[in-house]
Amino acid sequence: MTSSPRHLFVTTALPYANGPFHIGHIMEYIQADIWVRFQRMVGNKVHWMGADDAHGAPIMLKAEAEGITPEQLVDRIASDRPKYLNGFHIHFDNWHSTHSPENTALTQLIFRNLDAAGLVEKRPVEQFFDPVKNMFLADRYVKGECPNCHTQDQYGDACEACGKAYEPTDLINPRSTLSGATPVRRTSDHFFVKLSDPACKQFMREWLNATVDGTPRLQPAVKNKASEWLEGQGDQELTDKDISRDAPYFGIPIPDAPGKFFYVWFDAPIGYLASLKNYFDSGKARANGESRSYEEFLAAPDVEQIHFIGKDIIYFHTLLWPAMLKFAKQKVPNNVYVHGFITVSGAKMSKSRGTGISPLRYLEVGMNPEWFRYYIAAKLNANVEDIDFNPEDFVARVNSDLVGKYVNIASRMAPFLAKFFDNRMPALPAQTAALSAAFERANEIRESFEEREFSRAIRLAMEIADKVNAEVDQYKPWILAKDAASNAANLQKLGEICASAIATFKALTLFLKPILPALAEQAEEYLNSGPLTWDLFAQGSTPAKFLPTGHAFGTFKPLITRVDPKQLDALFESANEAAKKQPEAPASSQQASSQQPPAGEITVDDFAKIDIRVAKILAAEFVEGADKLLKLTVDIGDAQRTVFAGIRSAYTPDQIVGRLTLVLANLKPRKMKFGTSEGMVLAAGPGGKDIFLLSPDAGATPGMKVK
RNA sequence: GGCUAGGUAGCUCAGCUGGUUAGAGCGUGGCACUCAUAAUGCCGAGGUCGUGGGUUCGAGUCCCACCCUAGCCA
Repeated sequence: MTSSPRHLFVTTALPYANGPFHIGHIMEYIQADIWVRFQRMVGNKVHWMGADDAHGAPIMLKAEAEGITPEQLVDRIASDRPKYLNGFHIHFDNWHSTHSPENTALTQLIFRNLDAAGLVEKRPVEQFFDPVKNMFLADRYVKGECPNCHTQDQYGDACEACGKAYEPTDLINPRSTLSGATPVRRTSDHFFVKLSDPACKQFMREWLNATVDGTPRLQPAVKNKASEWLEGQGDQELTDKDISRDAPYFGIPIPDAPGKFFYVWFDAPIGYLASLKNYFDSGKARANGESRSYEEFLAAPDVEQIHFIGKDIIYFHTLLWPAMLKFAKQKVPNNVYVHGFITVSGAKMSKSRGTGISPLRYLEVGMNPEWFRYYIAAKLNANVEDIDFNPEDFVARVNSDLVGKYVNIASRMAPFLAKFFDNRMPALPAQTAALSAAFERANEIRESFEEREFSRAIRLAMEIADKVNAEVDQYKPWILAKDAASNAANLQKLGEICASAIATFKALTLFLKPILPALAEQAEEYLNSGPLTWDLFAQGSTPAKFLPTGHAFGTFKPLITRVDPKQLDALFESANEAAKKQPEAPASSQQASSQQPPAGEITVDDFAKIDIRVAKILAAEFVEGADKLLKLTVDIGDAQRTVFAGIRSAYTPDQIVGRLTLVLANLKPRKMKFGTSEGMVLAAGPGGKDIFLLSPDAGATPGMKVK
């Protein structure tokens, strides 16, 4: 079972440093963290690297808007990271930044090597240029009329109305969203990586289809998708990748090309290596038991490079990135493991709309991070599938599995052990269904973790937990205990069930440890076992060796509490409230007050997108389980809508039924715990009792548009 | 429009290369129990496996078409 340890260089996608972590980041980290912890438990050496993705136009522009430098913005975001990571027990071995000397050196090196390999080409590109801001405009910063269906206000890459894709230069009446100016066409030289080069394509083909130790390098769905891009014909053909941007740009300068910078997507993945380099150069690698140098480590054939990513960045990690590395004479990734997105109650998460779960709020309302880790793990497998966070399911799953089944085992046995056996391990019976099951299933569970089939690992573990609880019921220890002090036979039977159950609890603790590190640590303390590892199931291990008779236990303390549904209410309400009050505000200025400075300027066209109408409130009712919401039925002229409004603290249903107010009618419907809200009632005020519904003057009728 | 993945009990999901009456957990109905953080055990109800064809002695499991969902591409 234990051969020479594997050496794993693991990464997770670098978060863009223009905002705090969202729940999707946390999910990816939890997936990787579980896998990494598991690998360590089986004796492998892991070096898990993270970093902030710091470059690019969005960060440059956001910093400018806030009146700070990009470095200051990135530093501020970075300083916020640890409380999320620590909060969810996510333990990176190093965290660095793409805006670093290491990344600059590595990026320039890789570029030079690619150039020497003949994979770089310089070509003129004509693009829109903003004459006021004095910069070239990416597609997203140009808006105008769709040349196909003539819808106004469409972005430079594709029309949201008709779906037609085009070049920004095709737009009618284009304008810069940065300055409002009419952009002009201007030509500039760009650098391209020649992905279409036959040698490059041949390499990518081989890389995609390769196996690592007999198993495919990539998940089938990922390989298919990447192959589709690679083998595309005609206008689907794989194109060379533009990797340069003109000044002003917050990025890494291209050597010998004044005014040219690397496009953020070129230097971002190199950040994995930069973080690794920093980890080695700072001595952390050595402290972690790796005595080789950075160069030696990456050159060693036994080192495996593994990237965890989301499905949105498959292209970069399965085509561009391996090709870049290969032709720049660097180590090529062994595996790229792709996961899907997380949805909340079936709705896609969206930061700007306030759906989703704020990881920070989750921690702030006092919810246990291990509940979330467990729930995520219970849903994760090796497929590229989205997983859904469903509040009711979450409560049921955590309370039933963790408290009712797993922890309950120790909780039932601890009093007997203390009272009748001097808190020591009694002798095991000749046969124990539960402990045997743990031994039989250990290997399958181990493989499930290895394959990232966490949901299967949990299913198997819970099957065993069910067996323990059933076995306890068969023995009826509470009856044996009545005369165990005087009846030697009953005392022995009582000892048998205690021994079997507590040994199986130990096995379950080991199985669940990668998912629940803190809980496992407490359980280890009770079991007085020291850190549990998979050596316990190594060849030759037997139930008797697993937990020897006579072993002394510690003091049992409750290990985990149940989820209180009220905490979930708090989680969702605070998220919604925050979003409603200040959609894009940084966490540091969350103080809601009536004296906020006006938000950023918008144009008349922007305002035209907002469909506010006079509405009549036809019905209003309290929402059970939500102490801030009222459920309203409103007439907006041509239709009736259901709207959830956070105004319960200021209004009762009978105060507002029948009155007119204003409703944002084209707000994207949002699924909430209690139903779908199809709009937003407009109100002002700081909150609490001080919420004031807006009303039109007399004469207005439902359906009238505000303009 | 092309492509990819998926549509199995109220909910969340298992069902390997086609093979006896389609499984689990949660929830639900009944019963039992009281050691345990009102935890646990037993019994039951509940599915024409997205729809319609086809291949086969036999199909959630293979083939075709269609519908729906999510996503990728242009």
